[in-house]
Parts: sequence; C-alpha cells; structure tokens
Amino acid sequence: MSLAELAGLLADRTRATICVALLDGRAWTAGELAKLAKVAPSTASGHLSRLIAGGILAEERQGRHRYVRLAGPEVAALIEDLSSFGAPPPARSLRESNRRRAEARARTCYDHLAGHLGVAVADAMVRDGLVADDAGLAVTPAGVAWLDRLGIAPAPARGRRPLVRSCLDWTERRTHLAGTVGAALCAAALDRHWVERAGGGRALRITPAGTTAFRTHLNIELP
Amino acid sequence: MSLAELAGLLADRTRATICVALLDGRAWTAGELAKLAKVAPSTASGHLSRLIAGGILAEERQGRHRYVRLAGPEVAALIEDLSSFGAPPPARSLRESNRRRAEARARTCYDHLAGHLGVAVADAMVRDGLVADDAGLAVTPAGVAWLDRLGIAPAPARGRRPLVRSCLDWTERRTHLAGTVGAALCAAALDRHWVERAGGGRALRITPAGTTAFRTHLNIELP
DNA sequence: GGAACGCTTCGGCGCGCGCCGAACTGTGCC
DNA sequence: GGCACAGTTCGGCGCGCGCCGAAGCGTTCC
Repeated sequence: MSLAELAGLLADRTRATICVALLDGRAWTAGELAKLAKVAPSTASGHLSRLIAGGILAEERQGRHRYVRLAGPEVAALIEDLSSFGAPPPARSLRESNRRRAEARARTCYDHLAGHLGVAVADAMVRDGLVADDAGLAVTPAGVAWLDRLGIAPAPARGRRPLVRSCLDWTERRTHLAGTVGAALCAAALDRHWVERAGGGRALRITPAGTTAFRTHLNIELP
Repeated sequence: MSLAELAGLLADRTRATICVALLDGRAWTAGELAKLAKVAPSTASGHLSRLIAGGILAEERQGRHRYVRLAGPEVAALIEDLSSFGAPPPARSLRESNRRRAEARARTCYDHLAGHLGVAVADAMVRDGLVADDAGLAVTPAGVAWLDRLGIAPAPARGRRPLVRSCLDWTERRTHLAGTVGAALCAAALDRHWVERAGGGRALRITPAGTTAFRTHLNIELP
C-alpha cells in the first residue's frame, strides 16, 4: 500500500466521516454508518469493503449484521493526527453545535478521554507527579502506585504501543493522555460510571459520582 | 481543512511522490520535482500550488526559481507516519533497487538520521544511558552532558516540538531518534562531515571520519 | 412457509480531476 | 536588445470513482 493509496482511502468525504465516527472506539453496523454518512446502504457497503481491504477497519460478522471498528490504536492515532492538522469546519446547525459543545466538555478519543475533561486529567496527573512530561510523557513510580491503589491495571504492553502517549486535543489545542494507561483510565471511568456515553456519539456525560471521584483522586474541580 | 480534504492532497500519486522527495528536508525547485515525478512542468506547478494552499508545503521564490519545502516538522512526521503504515511497493529497476539499498544503510528522515545508521545511533544512546526509553523516549542527564561535551546544542523548544520523539523506521521496522535532539545530531553529523549527501536523494554516505566518530562517541562499529 | 430486514452485487450516470500542449510572463545572461 | 530558460495559465481530453436504484442473498422472527 503506497502513501497515495492509503491517503486515497481517507480522501473521500463519506469514508472520512465513517472513520471519524469510529474514533469512539466502538463497533458500528454498516447500516448505522450509512445513515450517519447520509448515503445509500449500497454505497456504504462498498466503502466499508475498501477500508477493510486497506487495513483501516476490521470487521466482525454476526448474523445479518456487519460490525466494523478501527483496525487498531495505530490507525486511530493516524486519523486523530490527520484530523487535528487542520482547523475543523464550522458547525452548520444548532444540533451539531450542541453536539460539538458536549464533545468539547468530555468525549472519548478512540479509547481514551479527551476534551476539557481529558486535558484536566492530564494536567492534574502531571501536577501531582503521577506523570512526568519532561521531553515526552512517562509514568512516574508515584503514578504506578496511584494506578495500583485505584485498582487500574493497564493492559500489558503488546506490540509497540507506548504506556503513555500524548495526543493533541483539537478542541483544547493542548495534549491529553493516550497510550495503554490512557485507555485503562478511560475504561475504568466508564466501568465505574464516572462518565457515561451521551447522545450516541463520542460525547460523554460526567456523573455526580464522577465529579466526586475526580475531585477525590485527582483534585479536579469540575463545573 | 477537513480530514478528507487533507488526505485528498496526499491521495494523488504525483503529489505523494513530491512529498516523499521533500522528506529529505531540503528545498527543491518546481522543475526538479516535475522531472522527478515524470510530469509536465505545468502539471507540477498546479500540484505545488495546491499543496502550498493546503499548508503542506512552504514556498520561497528566488528570481525565476520557485523553491518549495515541507511546511514543518509536524507535516514531515505526518507523512512519515502515513508512508510507514503500509509495506513499500517492490523496486522496479536496478537503479531504484540500488537507491533503496543505499537509503537502507543511512538516510535522512526530514531532518534527522534514519536507516541502519539511525537505528544504530538510537540503540547505542539507549544502551549507554543517554536516552531512556521506558514508556516513551526522554533524554537523561547523562545525555544532556554528552550532547554538551560534543558541542551539540538542540534548538530551543519552539512550539510543541518534543526534545526527542521516536520515529518508526520503515526499512528497519524499528524506531530511531527524531525531535529537536535528532535534528541537532543530524545537522552536526552533516556539518562535521561524518556523513555526506549521496546520489541527490535522501541517501547518506558515511565518511571515514564518520566511522571513527561514531566508534569514539557511541561505540558503534559500522561496516 | 412467509414476510421483514440487513447487507451485497451490478449496471448506469455524471462529476471531478489529473494530464498535456500551447501560449504567455518574468528573470537572467550575453 | 535579444535569446534562453523557469514557471504559469488556459483549454480540452479522458479516466476514475462516488452515487443511486433494482435485484438478489442470507438471517431472523412470526
């Protein structure tokens, strides 16, 4: 796969919309994606086949459903990098504007936390010495102990995925925490109902329990 | 600029060839790029205008020449990431095969060292404790002293560019050193004639002085 | 068995864009 | 001044591809 071929897969409005939607890290059905991208099911089906053949997406068939998701964290990172390169186009409706505002407050970025919440968490962890950010991010011994105390165990390093990775937040224009630790943190937050999926997209709602938890564990005051 | 628009700029064979050529970090004239990409000057001219308008390239006009280069390190990193995503297509000629072999030994990757040499340098610096690679790369105090002793001063951190960044090497399938330290190291190596540009592309030739220098300073044995 | 449903395959339509050559502009050299 | 040369603009050509609807296939539910 050459650079031009790979870029070509993302160079179409419909396919790009699909990939960005899948940045929420979940698996979507072909029909859902067709509706989202406002194209006929037949059109979406063709796009999905191309994205899968190109290694961008992975599929899982269940009965009469075809579930697809991003092929892995590297792909998600690539798409994040590309989308944060240019400024996002302005919202064209009230509905979209509301969605944007919700996503700016808190959202998932593939498998970790982003938006105002994500940046606040990253800032707090650096301030409290749980993560060092001199010349690249790294988890400190204090950070390891903190994770352990909370019962959060990052998945063992498989392949080349770094423990932490900084990810540029396109709404905040600052970096938040990615990598396996970022993923584990996000999974724990969802699992313990500190945050909940909202609106069927990438947006998250912070629960009262979450407000308390973030204050207790990270000294973050959320509005 | 949307994701699809940005990807669209890289989704053309000719434009992709131009961008990859510019990964050598130097400025090329429009005519050179037209010849390289095997298209008419008029065609190349149009492509350059589009890439500049999209923020991928920066131009500098001098007399009747139009010099272009990549707009910055972020763009270079983006293109590197995209090109290392898929396996490179096989070489189609002896000439190209020779070029590939030379580039596999030593080459520039935008503004830092890559290829077998780049990986060897990165490995040696990690082995000697100049750079730590637990959960992301970071320069150690010993590394700062080492750079200082050699009279290599990385450019002060302007913007968000990290001091060191790992960059996946597409020939070695391992990481080498990027970031401002990687750039300073490469500039010093060129400046002190440890390596020389070879063949007009990204390939580098290691000089006898370079062989000695890499052995003395980093305990690397080069063939 | 039959109907509803999710998805795929196929044929056909039309736009977008990458290409070139010819003509033109502006610079540098003699 | 005159010529050579780098680069640009413009018009026209043709391929590629994204779109849809219709028809077909397999699954699920009644």
